[in-house]
Amino acid sequence: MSAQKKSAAPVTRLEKKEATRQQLIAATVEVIAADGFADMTLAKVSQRAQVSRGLVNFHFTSKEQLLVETLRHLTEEYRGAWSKAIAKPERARDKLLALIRADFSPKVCNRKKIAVWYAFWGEAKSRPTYMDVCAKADGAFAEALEDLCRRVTEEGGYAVDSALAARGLRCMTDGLWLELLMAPQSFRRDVAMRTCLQYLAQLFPNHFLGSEFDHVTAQSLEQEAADFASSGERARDAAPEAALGRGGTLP
Amino acid sequence: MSAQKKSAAPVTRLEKKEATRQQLIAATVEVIAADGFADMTLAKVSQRAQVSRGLVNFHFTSKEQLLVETLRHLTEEYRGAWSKAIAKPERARDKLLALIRADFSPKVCNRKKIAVWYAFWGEAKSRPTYMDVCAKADGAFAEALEDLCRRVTEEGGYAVDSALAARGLRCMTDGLWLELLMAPQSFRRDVAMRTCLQYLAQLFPNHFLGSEFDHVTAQSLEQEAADFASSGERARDAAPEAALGRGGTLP
DNA sequence: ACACACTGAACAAACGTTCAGCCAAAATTA
DNA sequence: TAATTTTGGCTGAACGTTTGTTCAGTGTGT
Repeated sequence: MSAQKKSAAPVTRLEKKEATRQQLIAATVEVIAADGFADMTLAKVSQRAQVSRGLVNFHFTSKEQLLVETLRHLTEEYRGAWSKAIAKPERARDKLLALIRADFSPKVCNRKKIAVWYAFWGEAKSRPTYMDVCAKADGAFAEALEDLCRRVTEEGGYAVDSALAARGLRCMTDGLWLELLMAPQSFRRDVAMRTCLQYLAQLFPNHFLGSEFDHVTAQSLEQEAADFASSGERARDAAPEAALGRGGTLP
Repeated sequence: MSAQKKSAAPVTRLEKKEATRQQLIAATVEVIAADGFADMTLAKVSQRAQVSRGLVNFHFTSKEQLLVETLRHLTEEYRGAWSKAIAKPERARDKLLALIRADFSPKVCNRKKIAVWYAFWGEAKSRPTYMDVCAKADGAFAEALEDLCRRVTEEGGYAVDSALAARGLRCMTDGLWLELLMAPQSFRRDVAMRTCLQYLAQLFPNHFLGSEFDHVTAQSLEQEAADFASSGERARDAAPEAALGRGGTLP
């Protein structure tokens, strides 16, 4: 039941090394989420990772490098989540739906991680490296989203600017993340998705009209909201895609 | 022609005191935008404000207090911008348009200020004071926006959830700010507004259908994009609402 | 016996904060 | 008005703490 060590304990020396490296990155995420970017300290990181002080400079040459690697880890995790999600469905419509569902899945979309994302974004202007890492990830995501929107547009023969639609959807999810960070008590994951879905339904009525997420009971969502508000710690990193609707029922 | 001192030089001692106080806050904004939240230092602030080192602790009791006051300044500036904008027009539709225009006006929407916003948002989770300040400001904005959406919905008899629509629009503007921060070269102010307008047109076709911002020449926008990309310094804090369309032409 | 992930004390640099002193503006007195 | 005292915004050196980084040493897996 120990969720800490993934896939059995490390045996060989190289595996152990990689494991502590990941531990340091995880600790960095937690420290930033808990104390903010400004108060993030190598002492705190090493303490939380339960390693000695100087180890960070052994695995990463500097504090800055640790931060860059942490950001890279975040972007790769995010990319992995959405690219895996859109791989399964066949129709563009379902891919789009899966993309949104992935965007708000507990693994990538929880207060702890979102706080860290925003911390990095806040620093990005002054640190070009951060911008580069983010730009590459965002670019891939934007491209995938735009492609899907274009396909749906062509399918349905809609008179919409698919690039503009994709941009709108992308911005909406980002904004929803912010709301999720700043007003966790008045926020529920399903409302976020419904907001996106409403947008899609307006753009592509024949593909998305109809209530997709309505079968989720109000009670279960209240519970989820409570979980979310008190998140940060322990999160629910496991159980990535339960509780929420799986497919659609419309064309 | 000296744009530094607003409305004549300060004479009385109290005026001078308030002037340097504002100077410190302005310097704080610039330092955070230039160096990030983590590298923001009282030494840098005092240097940029051209005052002595210990003066910050005289005007503000601590560094933390200076940051809180800076955030408060930002929120009040923002609130002032949109509340002033929606005061003039009479019809709800025009108020909504003015709100969006204010949201992307150069005074509040430039890379320097946006970077600072995101820096504070990134720290908000770990500092409850920031959250409180933001929550109050965001609440007022959300309320105003929701009210306008409700009025338009009733006017036109649209079958939309006005609360959901307001939330969607709010999130979209926030997301557009992020894009503006992270991809300034591929971004133009008019595209941001057009993205919002497209959303509104889909929700309230009778009120917003038709191209509002099309009379702005592509050339002037290219210029604006160039200005924007190289922003941060000097910005164009003055000239709040020029260059972009003033009113609408549809019902 | 070697390699190497790891420890923890030590270091210089930089940080936020304090405070005694300074000087011009305001208040008071002549 | 002129002279004098008081006020208060402001200076800058100093202090103690914390920071990232280094490195000689340790012990275990190979």
